[in-house]
Amino acid sequence: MSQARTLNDVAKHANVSPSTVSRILNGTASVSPDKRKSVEEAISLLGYRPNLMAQALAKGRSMTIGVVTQAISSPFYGETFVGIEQGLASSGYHPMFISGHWRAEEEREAVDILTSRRADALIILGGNLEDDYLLKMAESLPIVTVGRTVQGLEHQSINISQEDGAMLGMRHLLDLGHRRIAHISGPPSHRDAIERFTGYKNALAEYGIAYDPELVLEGNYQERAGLLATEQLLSRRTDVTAIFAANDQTAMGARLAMFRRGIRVPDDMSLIGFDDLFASGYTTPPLTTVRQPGEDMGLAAANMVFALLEGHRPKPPRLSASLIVRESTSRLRFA
Amino acid sequence: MSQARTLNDVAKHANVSPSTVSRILNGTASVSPDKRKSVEEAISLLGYRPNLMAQALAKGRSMTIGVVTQAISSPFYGETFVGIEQGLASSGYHPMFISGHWRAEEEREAVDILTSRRADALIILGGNLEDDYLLKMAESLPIVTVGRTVQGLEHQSINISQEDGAMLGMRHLLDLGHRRIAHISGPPSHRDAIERFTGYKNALAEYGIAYDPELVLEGNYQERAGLLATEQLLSRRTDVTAIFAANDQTAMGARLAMFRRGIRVPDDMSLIGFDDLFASGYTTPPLTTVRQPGEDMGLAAANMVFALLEGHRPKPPRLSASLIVRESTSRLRFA
DNA sequence: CAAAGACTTGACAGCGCTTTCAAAGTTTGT
DNA sequence: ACAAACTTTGAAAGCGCTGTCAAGTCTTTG
Repeated sequence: MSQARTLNDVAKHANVSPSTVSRILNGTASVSPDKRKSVEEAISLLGYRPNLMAQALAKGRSMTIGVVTQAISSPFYGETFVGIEQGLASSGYHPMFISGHWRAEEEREAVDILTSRRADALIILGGNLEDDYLLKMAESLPIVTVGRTVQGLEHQSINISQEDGAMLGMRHLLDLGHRRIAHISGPPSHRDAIERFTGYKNALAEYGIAYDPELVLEGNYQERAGLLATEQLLSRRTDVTAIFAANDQTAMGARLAMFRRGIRVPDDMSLIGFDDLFASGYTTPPLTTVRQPGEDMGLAAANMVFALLEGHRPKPPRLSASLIVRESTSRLRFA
Repeated sequence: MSQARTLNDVAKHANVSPSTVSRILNGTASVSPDKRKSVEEAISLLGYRPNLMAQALAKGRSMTIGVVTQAISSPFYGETFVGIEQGLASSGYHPMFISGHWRAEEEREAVDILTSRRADALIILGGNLEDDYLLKMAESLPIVTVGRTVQGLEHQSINISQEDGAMLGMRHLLDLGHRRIAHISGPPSHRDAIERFTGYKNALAEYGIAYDPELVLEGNYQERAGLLATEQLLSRRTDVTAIFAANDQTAMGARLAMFRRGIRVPDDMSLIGFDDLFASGYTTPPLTTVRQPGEDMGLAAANMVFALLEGHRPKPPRLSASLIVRESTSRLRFA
């Protein structure tokens, strides 16, 4: 293991003081052309790369943005990661992802790790961290939350209205003539899931349809739960003509349950999801869904972090859900 | 922004020297119970968290494992991320992911970033980095490659035979009676893709079937390319009875193309993928595929990193692809 | 009971880099 | 030609922590 070269090595090689090398590296002050040249030569000769740890210590900035996520492999957050990555690109800052698995305790641990590593700012993706905790945290560190709005931190939160999104999807179904619409919810502990559920109920009310608790089944945002819930639903009710799934993954599970029973989509039953995962455009049939602009949200989060870092007050962009009509929904046919 | 407390603050509060605090933190030496107690009190009172940057500088270990990946949102690598995360869990080490997007230049940049941050080891997931480069890198840093084997670094590479995997899938199709089997390849620049293609040809040869170049279309591991390639294929040949897609995403695209043309899967045509993404178990119909144990590979990579870090010579586990038969393939029916 | 260990503890010198501060060298103005 | 005003440069302190070294205490042992 060859030792990494240090700034001092470079200084010696170039016959200048360490300060000068540092100045050239950071452009902190002007330096005579000849010294600059010899320093640059020494740098490439030695293959010198500044030690970011040392820089972090000296400058008090680690150049890393901590990202508390829920699951590193989540298809939905994946898009947000891309946005964050892009937003941070060539800024010198780099993201560090730690997963919290939707457990407040693990998320707190993730925050601890990130603060130990002296992340310059935090981006919190969803999760179950208490508002108070985040609020306190925000006093000592720039924090941006994505997918949730923290009371008192509104201008550092980027979020879309899940309720509005759900209503968009429901109105689509309703306008298509569906009346017996089932809902497979997300985990009851997720505020998004609750909001989507609320949107479901609101839309029903808007169209003057009585809410029937038997039509809502609990899921957990995973495919398997969507499958199970749908099986249960189908064995209990035969009058349902459409399902509004809490997210695309749930919809995929529901789709499989229908496939198993020979129920055609959308001929026999309409299906709509939420999120618009990339894969949803390639299901059979392609899934109608409510799109959440995950990548844009990530990008916006990165930009807000920069604003915060520079002491500005960021202005969260107005992002919103949109309906993506594909082929899993169709007008109700009076059989 | 309240200043973070330092080890010195703790020392003063507890009326001991910084060394003592350090010793307690690291368990480096025994300390009298009363001092330990007062230090611990001071720590929790002040909410002290060690500064990992400072520790890194002093110890010369950053406790971070650099992971050069290709796309942070890739469904296949996602599973590997989970494995890495798990493998590293509670070891004090944390992964830092940087994406290279399959471009050698970007990957080299990723490596630079990671070495600047003094990552203690690197895990390279796939990619197009030259073997020489990796070999040179490996002289100064523990490196584990996943999804590719580097000449001279075999014991630090974890990989499965893509060729064998492809043959597994092909034999399945062949045993089902299929003879006109098309292949939609991955990007010709990926060695995995090439190996899978080779497996395709080998299997054909094994069954004494002439290789027909017209049956192989170029894809790029993305859904869209699978869709396009399949459309092209179907408009050109009507005798194909099965498609072996280079990966599940390609298979999804192919599936959609068939759906568009009213081709039933598997009744009219069999379809098989590669990777076994989580979502593949929920497609319509569920996809038969060749499973790559992504998570296990990630886990193994983490363990190999530990071995390397401790100066041991790691023994790469023997992992291999396996056939997952679901419902997208069926015996050829003589129409 | 003195000498030798065995523990516990604090001072201090780094780790590699940044950032005053002040000295030395240059340029400008009159 | 000389003071005033810059510009370029190096010395040195310090970021927060670790680890060596030596001093100080306390036990143990012949």
